Amino acid sequence: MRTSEYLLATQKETPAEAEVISHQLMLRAGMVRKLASGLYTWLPTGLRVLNKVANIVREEMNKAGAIEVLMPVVQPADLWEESGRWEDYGPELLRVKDRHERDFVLGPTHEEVITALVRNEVSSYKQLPLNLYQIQTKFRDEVRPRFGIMRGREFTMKDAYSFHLTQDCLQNTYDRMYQAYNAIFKRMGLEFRAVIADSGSIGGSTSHEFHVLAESGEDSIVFSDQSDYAANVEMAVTLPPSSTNESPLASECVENSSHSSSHENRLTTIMVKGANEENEEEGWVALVLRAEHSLNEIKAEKLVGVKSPLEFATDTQIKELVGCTASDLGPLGLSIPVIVDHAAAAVSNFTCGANLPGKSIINGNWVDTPVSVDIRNVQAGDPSPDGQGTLSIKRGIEVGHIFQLGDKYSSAMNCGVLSETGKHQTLTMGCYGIGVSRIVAAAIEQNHDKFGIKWPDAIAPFTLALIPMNMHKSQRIKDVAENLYNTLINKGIDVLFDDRKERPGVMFNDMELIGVPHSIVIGERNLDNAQVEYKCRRTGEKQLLSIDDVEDFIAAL
RNA sequence: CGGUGAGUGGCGCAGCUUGGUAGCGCACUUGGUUUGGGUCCAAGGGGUCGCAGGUUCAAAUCCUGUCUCACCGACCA
Repeated sequence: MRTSEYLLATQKETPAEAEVISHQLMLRAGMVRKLASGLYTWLPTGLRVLNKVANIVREEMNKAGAIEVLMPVVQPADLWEESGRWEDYGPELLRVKDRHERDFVLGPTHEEVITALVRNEVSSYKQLPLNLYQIQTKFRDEVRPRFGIMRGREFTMKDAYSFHLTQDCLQNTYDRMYQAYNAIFKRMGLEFRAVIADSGSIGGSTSHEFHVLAESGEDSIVFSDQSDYAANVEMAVTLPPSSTNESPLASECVENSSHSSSHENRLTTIMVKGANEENEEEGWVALVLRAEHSLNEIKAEKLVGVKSPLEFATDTQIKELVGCTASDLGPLGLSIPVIVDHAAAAVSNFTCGANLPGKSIINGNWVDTPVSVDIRNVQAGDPSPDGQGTLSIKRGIEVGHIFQLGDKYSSAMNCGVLSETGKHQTLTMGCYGIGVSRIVAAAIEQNHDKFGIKWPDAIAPFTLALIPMNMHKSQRIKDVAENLYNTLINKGIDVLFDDRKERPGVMFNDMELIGVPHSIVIGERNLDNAQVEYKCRRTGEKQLLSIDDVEDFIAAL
């Protein structure tokens, strides 16, 4: 590609709206332009990266036995009514009507469509297992789109769905996808981690997320320093203390009018809505943690007796029920059910609120050793749940997620086959997503410097920049540049030939901004020795090459 | 949806308090100059100031309404 025939679209200044570095650089490097909130046009440079990412995903999925299909973005509402998600999905599902007033949705995901397809096309166990995928545009009407392409409303996703007769078979495909995902992110040259994850609203049991590690990541992931254990903070379990606390039988409740909030054995009590076994609202529940720990809301709302989603009591409600403020709440003598975190149950001689205005209890102790549960977030330094090593915490950007769905959709939509014994059997499913467009942004978050993007070779928009110095003044430079360009293009290398009549500095800056990993600079200075200069974007390393060696040198990169 | 802030040429901003009919830098066009790290000079083109209404002789500026966008909180690839 010649810059003179290309839409480079680089900018010196960063648009004010861009907060995170990947968004800023994608705008400045001329990769994307915003059309409306969460909606972006991909310019040529951005699209090149997006396509490279998509192709790696496609190749590895094919290798792993998945088969590509393409489903519509617009889907009939009946399918969503059948699965129950027309009601459940909420306002993120963009609903539209056609000219006949029939309801449709813009697909945020494709479980319904694929399940409807498979129940019609597959009728025998002999056709299983089956793993179908597509790389396609999704639409989710996000409450707050942000970070540019990272959380857009319209985005490109690879979604795969597998169908099986047995759990063993599902596990087998799941493992294969897990391996494929590792291969995909490795090929892209990204630093990533697979972690145990919450399966969220999509449903199902076993689930792993794949995170690109970056300081700016929205998720916290934890992992052991001595084993393979890695999990999203949402899911990382804390262990009950090994030595159960032999607490004194009687509680020595000493009331104290002054809040001694800095006490190291202080307990925090949080009041939330209670629920019966059907998750119908019922009364209140107190959650008790050590003050230095934070509540894990996902763990808490999974508890029987706690309303899901979590609903915190307001100051007024606490006042009405207990007669004090939130900070005066304590576990001792409360008339509502009390749920105690492992760590909180293990302390003795603790300080806590006395459920009286302005009063604290010091040297409090549990009357009966309470049954404790895991409701806090793990902290760096906690022991790893697998018993090996301690945990550390890093930030990650979620770029992939694999689930074992079970029969949630197949039974709701009656998707089954005849088994070997001639009986109808409902299928069990897996689903596997990759945020293709998000990977582009995540890769930048992980690979940039003050000059711009530093693409890993595998997903760079161009592999090589050809930068002639003042070509318009030197026929000799022009000849060498044109020759090299033709040679390298014929070799199948993605070359960006900067044939603009620009000053060297402009060219250097643009090529570094858009992050071309390798460049060749052609100047009079080195041409006298039949040499050109090679520069590596990632390492900054420079070296002189004889013109005749360029072809081989680049091919060997 | 709640909280905060912003809408002025393609981008970054000033002007608004103290109404008088729009300005700067970048980018763009032309000519010259310069040439291994965003040269310099000159001459140009482009905006009725988000939208609607109001006050006024006069509104980017004051008032009302409305739309849009960004940032901070609960969801997700």
